[in-house]
Amino acid sequence: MSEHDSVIEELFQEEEGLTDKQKKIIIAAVESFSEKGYAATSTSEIAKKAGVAEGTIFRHYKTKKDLLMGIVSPMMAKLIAPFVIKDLYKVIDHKYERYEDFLRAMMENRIAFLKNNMPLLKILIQEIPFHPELKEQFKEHIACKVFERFVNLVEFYQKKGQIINIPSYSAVRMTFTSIFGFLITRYLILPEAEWNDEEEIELTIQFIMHGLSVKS
Amino acid sequence: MSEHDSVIEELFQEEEGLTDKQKKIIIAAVESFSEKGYAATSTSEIAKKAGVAEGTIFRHYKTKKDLLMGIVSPMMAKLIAPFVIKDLYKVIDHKYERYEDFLRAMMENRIAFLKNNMPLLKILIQEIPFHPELKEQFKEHIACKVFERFVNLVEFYQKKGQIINIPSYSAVRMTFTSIFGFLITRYLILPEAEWNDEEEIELTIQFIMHGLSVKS
Amino acid sequence: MSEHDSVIEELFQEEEGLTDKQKKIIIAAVESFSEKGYAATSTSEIAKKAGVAEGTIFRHYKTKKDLLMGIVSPMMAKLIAPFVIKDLYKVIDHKYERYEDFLRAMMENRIAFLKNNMPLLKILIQEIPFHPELKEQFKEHIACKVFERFVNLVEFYQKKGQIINIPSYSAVRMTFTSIFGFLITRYLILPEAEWNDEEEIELTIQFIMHGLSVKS
Amino acid sequence: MSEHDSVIEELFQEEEGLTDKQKKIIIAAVESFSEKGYAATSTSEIAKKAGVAEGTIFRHYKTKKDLLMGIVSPMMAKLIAPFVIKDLYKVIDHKYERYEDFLRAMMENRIAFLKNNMPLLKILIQEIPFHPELKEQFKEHIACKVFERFVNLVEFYQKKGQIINIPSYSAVRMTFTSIFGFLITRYLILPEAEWNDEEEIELTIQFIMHGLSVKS
DNA sequence: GATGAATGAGGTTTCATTCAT
DNA sequence: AATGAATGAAACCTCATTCAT
Repeated sequence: MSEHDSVIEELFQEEEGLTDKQKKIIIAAVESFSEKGYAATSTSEIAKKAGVAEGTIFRHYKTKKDLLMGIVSPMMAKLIAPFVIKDLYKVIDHKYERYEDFLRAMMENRIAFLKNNMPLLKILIQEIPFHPELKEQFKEHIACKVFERFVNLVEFYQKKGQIINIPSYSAVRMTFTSIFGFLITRYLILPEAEWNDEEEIELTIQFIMHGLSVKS
Repeated sequence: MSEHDSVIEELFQEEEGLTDKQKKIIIAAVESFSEKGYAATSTSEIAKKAGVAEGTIFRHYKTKKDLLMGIVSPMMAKLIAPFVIKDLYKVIDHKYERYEDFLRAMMENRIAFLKNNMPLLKILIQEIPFHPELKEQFKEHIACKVFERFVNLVEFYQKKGQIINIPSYSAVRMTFTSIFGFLITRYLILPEAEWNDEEEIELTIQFIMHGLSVKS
Repeated sequence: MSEHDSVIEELFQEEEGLTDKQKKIIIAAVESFSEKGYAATSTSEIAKKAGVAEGTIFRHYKTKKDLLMGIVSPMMAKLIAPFVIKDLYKVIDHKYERYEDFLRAMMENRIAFLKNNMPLLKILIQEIPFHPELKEQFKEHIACKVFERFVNLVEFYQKKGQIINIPSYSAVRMTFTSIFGFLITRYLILPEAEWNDEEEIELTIQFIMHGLSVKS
Repeated sequence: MSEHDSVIEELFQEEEGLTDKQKKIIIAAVESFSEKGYAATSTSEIAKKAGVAEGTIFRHYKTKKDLLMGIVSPMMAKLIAPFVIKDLYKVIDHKYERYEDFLRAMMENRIAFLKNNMPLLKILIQEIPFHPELKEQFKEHIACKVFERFVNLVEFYQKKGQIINIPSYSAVRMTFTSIFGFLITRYLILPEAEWNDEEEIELTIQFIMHGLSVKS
């Protein structure tokens, strides 16, 4: 993962057939969808912002919804990528002695990713409730694969006596909500406030760890 | 707060001028806005669902946005009501020896409220990002008044040595995200899963408390 | 059947809910569809010709195709009406000694009808090949009910020894094509030529009768 | 006239400059125009069906209408070809003692031709009413030249006492409508029914002859 | 000759809103 | 208060045609 861990840029590099105008369309769409929401954004607006004729959009995407999917699907894929690496396990076993270590590594990585893709994340969060296909994708990939892996991990650390004995999925939920709670507050609710990111991340990790760890 | 702590019902009781049709309009609008989002819901759809002529909506609400506000504003008011009771403080001082006690009482109360008003909450969450007026209302009331009070409270318990010495607003943020994280997961993301509500609430409180309390 | 045997006028009288604008839309649509064909006629054109906002069309007809159907279906119904009178048979038995008599009566009646509804007939003929629903309606009503009745009739006159012994459906086909051949030539192909209608009709009947009758 | 009396194939052989792609375009256009009508067929659809880029169509035909004309004009020419052979007369005089003989010969020939070119005929019939140029071509060639010749022929046989004394153009009209009535019923309205072609053709000729011939 | 991205005019349809009844 | 026909702007989308490659 480079520093510029941007889904859109990667999209542009990976898919070669993309014309210049097509790229502009995607950039404009992301911006508008993120600012006003999918339903409230008109294709003519996207076209104007992209400096492109309206018809051009529909040459590349059969429908407006296609455009949304073409933007959101890669996001979802990249978001969960690190969690579906097959040998995540082995790596983990040896590398991270403590849940805290794993958490910190994972968090830094995913937070960096999300920071670079805030508009996309915003679209994802906003639109999932209204598009059954997205909901399905989300459930299948995030709720199943990622969640399941986390559950296994938590159970692993529970056996090691590092995490308290509560239902593992509850522990995962609390981990997740704390992290996303931070991100959403930080970047979506109060982006204009002054934040000491490093400290907040550390505090969040500490909070999770205190909340979950066995008292010594 | 009664058991049927429904904003809509209270609205119907408090505002007397409401005709039968008007009530139907509100009910229909809440349902549609919640399911499809404000922008993707048409007034004709609402009219049909309410069994009312299209014009009738505009007799009561000048614009579609007015209708949204007429629905969302009371929600916001009721949501923050318990926090703006002027003498919240005194009450608290004497009643809740520990942050945990306060938290449990407050949580039970507000969770019951939100449970009874999920569609409204969903609308609120979904639409705030796209409507500056709502954002403003939200910031002014929630982010300022409620947040501020909580900050004071946390500082109070910090002085008593019950809560660890981290920035108070961070502590509040973690409290909030844990609670809302639970609610959103429970009612919006996975409402169809089986939940043991009481246990989960208790676990969530425990998690917050462990995360924030001074190790003994 | 009055002299002004117009499907459109009857439509206006029978269906009471029709507003003034709706009538104008129908009239404009019939004119345009008939002149340029369904596919080549735009709804904006119809609206303009009808002196109506484009949206008004879609208030009354969900789609452009609906408009076509709303025009063509009554036409089909009225066209076949006289053939589905239940006791057509009995009436016939006693009234028309000879096929020629029946033919003349029927032809005069239907030709008068079609004369008064040429634009509609033109639409019907032009659009049937391209719209499966219309094709279905046509087959079901015309090709089955009307054709079948004619076949029975022809067989009846064959038994009476008035019509030569060829397959009855062939005899019907020839009767039909002669009549429609006249109508189409007269009104659609060469409407601007001078025609002695009465003579041509009589000649056509004579032609059919000679062609089908048993030589004496 | 060969057995495979196909206008399209002849077109491909006669015009030498035709590239492979151009042929595919014509074939695709005929198919689509015939199935959906000219106005309802898009050039992109034709391109796709022909396996050709959209631009390629316009390299060969300046406009979509040009393409229609490039397809329909040769059809018209071939259709009337046998009637414009200058010495048709002489041939006839000596060859066909009776109108019936002429009719049978002509019909077999033209019916075979039309059978092999049904899609083209369908396009011709469907589009003539909507394109003034086509209407003009049709009138000039068919309605004038062919019709005129037939009129002369009929008058010739009238003088010979074989055909009854009705206006010659009426006799021609009846001949035509009977033949086309058969063809259209056979190939366009009920192509899926089972037909005994030879018998039907013979019956049609007999019908025309009975209808027109002087009773003996 | 062939391509296919790009265009922009125009197509059908939706929608919030108005207004006479 | 309620209706629902009417509106016209704007939505999404299609299409014939052009043009650089």
